[in-house]
Amino acid sequence: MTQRTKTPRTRLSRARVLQAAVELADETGLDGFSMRGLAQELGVVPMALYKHVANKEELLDGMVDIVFAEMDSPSAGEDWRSALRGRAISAREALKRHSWAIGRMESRHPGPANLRHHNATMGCLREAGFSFEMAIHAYSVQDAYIYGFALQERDLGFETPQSAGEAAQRRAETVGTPDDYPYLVEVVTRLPETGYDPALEFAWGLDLILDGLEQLRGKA
Amino acid sequence: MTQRTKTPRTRLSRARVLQAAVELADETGLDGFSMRGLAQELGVVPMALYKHVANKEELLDGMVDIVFAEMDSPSAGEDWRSALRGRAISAREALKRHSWAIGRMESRHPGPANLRHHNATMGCLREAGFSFEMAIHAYSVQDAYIYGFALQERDLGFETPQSAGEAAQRRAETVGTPDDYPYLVEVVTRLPETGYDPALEFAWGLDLILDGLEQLRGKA
DNA sequence: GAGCATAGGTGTACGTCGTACACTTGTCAA
DNA sequence: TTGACAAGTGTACGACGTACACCTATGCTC
Repeated sequence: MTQRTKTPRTRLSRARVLQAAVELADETGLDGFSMRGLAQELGVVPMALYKHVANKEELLDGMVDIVFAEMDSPSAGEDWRSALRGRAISAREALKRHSWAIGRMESRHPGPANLRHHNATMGCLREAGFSFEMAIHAYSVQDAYIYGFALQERDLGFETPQSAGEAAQRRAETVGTPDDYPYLVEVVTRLPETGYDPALEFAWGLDLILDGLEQLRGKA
Repeated sequence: MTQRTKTPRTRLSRARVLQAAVELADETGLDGFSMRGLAQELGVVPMALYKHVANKEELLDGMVDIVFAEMDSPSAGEDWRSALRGRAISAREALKRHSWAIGRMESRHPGPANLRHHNATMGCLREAGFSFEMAIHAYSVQDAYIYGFALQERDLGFETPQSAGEAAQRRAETVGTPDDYPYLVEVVTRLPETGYDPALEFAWGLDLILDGLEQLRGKA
């Protein structure tokens, strides 16, 4: 009788903890995300989590690897340019879904999905004929661009074409004396009417970079 | 007699608080940076700070504007390419000095130095003959690259050529089964011998982007 | 089935954080 | 000299991460 009415309550596991953590962080953002909140979400006392993760830092590392797992990796035999283009676009999308991950993707403790992803991407470059040095350069620009774009998108608050205008407008109000910042005023007034789309903006810069890389393929 | 021996103790001011905050954050990193620690550094009780800043968030906004003030802005009349190149390089250096600022540069409450910097940079592009749409694109790629590079540099722990090798080595140990990640193994083994220099790496990608932009200047 | 080791979950407690609120003290204008 | 306002203080609260000792359910061995 002591346990008849008890809900069976599926047991915790590292995977369940990580999954719930990602969902919770998606909803609350990194600031609102706490061990205590996660425990509550799982119907468990906070300390129960520590049977499955070492501490919050390690939990975040595990969550980040889930984000890596959601990104497409280049697969062997694919055309290098479209492979890299696809992985960059899916990386941005994953970072948009999980914006709490943005400053934490390259921690000191990479998980298996991270390693697989980087290995596949590096492999794509090498197989495409980039020299080792060139492949390092190419990787560096691309990842910097991807992470940086995601960061800007999050911080500037671009979501839809309209909200891009709103974000610009919000900044405008801070400006105070418009005469001091004529070029910003232009941005604020003209951006809304151009129908700014972050996905297109991302692709534009990405193609610029890929064009540049194409010309260097096979060189020293 | 009550105050004879008392050290005069220069009074607090918003500027002094911000300055000390930047220095402390440089030393301790963002995690170790607390209102209480800052108060102690200034020889004052924690709540005294709140007479000069609204709260921690607003304090950080003010600190970020100091970082913006340390970046070179393009000045009128300068050749657009070298102006942009210079500001990008000085931006990276500032972010390297103040790596706690990296995820926080574009907050919802830009300060005056931020506005000046963005206005000057946008102005440089427009005066150079980039169309409005093109200038937006150009700005977006560049800033994404700058912020993203700074982020990678911080998280991957590249400091000197040697430590780049060490960072790679550290990752190598996590790999476990090297056969699964042949291309990462190549990175880990060959990177140390190539004498990786982050400043050069940054410039390489920057020039790739600027080359791309040059070809689009004056177009639609 | 009985007994028991071990993994999973609990409860309490500590130190740290940001900051609200009520107060004392210092400074300067009149 | 005074008295108002700005600057600095002290105490306190609720949230956080997590150490540690404790219970309890699970599943293996006989």
